[in-house]
Amino acid sequence: MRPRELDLSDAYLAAQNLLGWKLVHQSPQGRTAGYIVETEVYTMDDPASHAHHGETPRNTAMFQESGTIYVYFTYGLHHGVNIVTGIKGHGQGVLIRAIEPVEGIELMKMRRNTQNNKILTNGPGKLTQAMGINLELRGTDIDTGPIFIEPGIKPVEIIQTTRVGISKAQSKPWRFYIYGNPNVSKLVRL
DNA sequence: AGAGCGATGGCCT
DNA sequence: GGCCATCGCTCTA
Repeated sequence: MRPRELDLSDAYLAAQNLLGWKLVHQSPQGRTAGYIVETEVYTMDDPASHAHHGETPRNTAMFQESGTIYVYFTYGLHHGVNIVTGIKGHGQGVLIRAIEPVEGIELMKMRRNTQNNKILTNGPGKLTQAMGINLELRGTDIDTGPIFIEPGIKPVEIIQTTRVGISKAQSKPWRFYIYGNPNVSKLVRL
């Protein structure tokens, strides 16, 4: 499901627009969902983006139509999930860095092997583990696939700041989060 | 609170 | 061969 008001035409706008929407994964083990509270922009011009050097077998999903799900695997054990933006060929997307758990919290705890709600989904690798998102879901679409978007909450205040965990273009203010939300991974401000 | 570091595997400057 | 859009544990405070 893609709500009509969800604007995925441009990564910078979408990264802000996506905050507060509910990210859902309907998996065989059950449904998990949470409000998106932290995002990052990645475009082709950006040296830190997986799309920067053009299309490869790893990143083809990023070059599909907006609403495509791009999942990557890194550090030998973690996954990250993006929602592709722009038009086919643009190679841009929004990394979902944190959510506020809303549905399927017991399933999330089991997958994360913890009882601590504070550390369930406050990071890109944590939320994909909690929601059961892996490479099999790479290339699926929010209009037809098991990962989709539903209406959520309206953010009161959005903070724009620098991204996390990159070695290039570190000064670019291409991260957004909902002010005051306890699930945000890193609270640096500019 | 924060620095340091090992784990672990897909993919390519 | 070497690099990661990370995490959790351990050590110093």
